Amino acid sequence: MQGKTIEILKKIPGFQDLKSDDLEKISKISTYKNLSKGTTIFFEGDLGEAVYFLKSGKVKIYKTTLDGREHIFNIVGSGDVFAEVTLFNNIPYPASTEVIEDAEVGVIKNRDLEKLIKENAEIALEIIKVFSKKLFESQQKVKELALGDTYARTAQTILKLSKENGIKTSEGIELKLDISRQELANMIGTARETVSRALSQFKKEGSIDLKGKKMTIKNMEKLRDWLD
Amino acid sequence: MQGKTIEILKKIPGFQDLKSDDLEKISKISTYKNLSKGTTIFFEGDLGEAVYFLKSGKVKIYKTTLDGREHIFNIVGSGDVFAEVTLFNNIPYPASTEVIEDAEVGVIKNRDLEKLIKENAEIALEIIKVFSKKLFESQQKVKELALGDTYARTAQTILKLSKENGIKTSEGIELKLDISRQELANMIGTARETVSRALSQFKKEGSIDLKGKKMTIKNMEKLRDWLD
DNA sequence: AAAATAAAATGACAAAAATCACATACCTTC
DNA sequence: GAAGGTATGTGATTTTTGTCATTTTATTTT
Repeated sequence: MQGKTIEILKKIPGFQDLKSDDLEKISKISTYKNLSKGTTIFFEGDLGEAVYFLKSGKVKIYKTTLDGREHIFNIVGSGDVFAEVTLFNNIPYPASTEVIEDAEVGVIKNRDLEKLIKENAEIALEIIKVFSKKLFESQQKVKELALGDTYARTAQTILKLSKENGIKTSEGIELKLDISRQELANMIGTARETVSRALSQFKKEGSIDLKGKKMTIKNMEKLRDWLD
Repeated sequence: MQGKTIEILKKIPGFQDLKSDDLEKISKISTYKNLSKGTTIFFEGDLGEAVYFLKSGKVKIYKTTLDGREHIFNIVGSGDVFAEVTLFNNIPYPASTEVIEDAEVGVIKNRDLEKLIKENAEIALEIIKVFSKKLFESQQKVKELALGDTYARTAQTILKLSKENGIKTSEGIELKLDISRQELANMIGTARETVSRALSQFKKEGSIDLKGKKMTIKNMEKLRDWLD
């Protein structure tokens, strides 16, 4: 198991640069869980006790309002780290997480990782990189939400998803949307109907092809024209 | 100068916990600049070479679109760190910065700080805390933008500003807005007129008092009712 | 302090997006 | 593969927000 763990850790952007013995140290404090679709890993408000990383599968990170509306921050996939904001903070998880595709997750108790970081500047440095990347992405999203209209944000979101999960084919970039239109809308911060209309438009103009949950980006340039 | 520097560093949330000799190390690689209102410290796209912290004054962090619209991420004040995303990243600054109130800024070259972090897990840890806080705040903002309407976001923003800069008086919390309505709108992600209308509404209902740039929050609870 | 200038508030209207209503497509599961 | 249920697409309508025009209020200059 240990050796395998290291292989997983190596796939995590930001951990790639660590030396083998550092990876070894991390793997020693990690435990693993196989979680099936529909499982909630933690709810917003639960006390934040661990940091997670995904070996396989997909997990949605979201927040809900009192009146039941949902915002999906991100759909994380293989190699991604999440719940990192609770490190050194002793705060409740600021968002909830649900497995949307059977997943193997690594779990590291905050206490253990904090101890490791305190003793090991190399590891601390890689954690900083993880944070830095996340912060950059989050600020990017703030800007998009503040300045872009719904079509721009829809285009932006499917471009992002295609970058993360898309497969290059002769037709273009093929993307299996493993979320509903409603959930896609909840990622974009708009209404389900608005996403439908945007996607119809993109299809009509030939930017994408769409068959249920299978999307193909046929003309990326045309899609990019929608961005601000 | 050195002793004084340490006093400044101690005011930075996240650096407070550092030992004196760690602060000493940071102060040794810091330089200082007095910048007057209107000065641009760096533009979005410039190569990111340094991290900054504010001893005094105010700096606005913003992005602009090709068609000239602006989004203000934050107005940072005394004790705040900014441009931290460029650490270990060798990326251009993702936003521009302009001094909006005469400021004394500390500058640490990325190379120097990176070296220090690599050798010193304690300092790395404090940097992680800075990132963690920023990430949390950024994600909070994403949620507000995605789920809140313009009035909710306006209330949220003035509550945030009052928390950072407000002074408690017998009348309520007094806040000197050192930005224009347009800039306030650019922070909220809406139009200048919409902010005017929201503030008028808040005034009419007795939540706030407003005389030019001087605002007093008279009824915080009532204002909070606008949040989601 | 008055005049000139700039910023902000307000009303009227236009545009964008949300909501509602319903038709259509698509999964299940029997 | 038919029946039922759920998800999606689309038109009509309402609501929200943005834009433009104008008045009012601040701020600066003289």
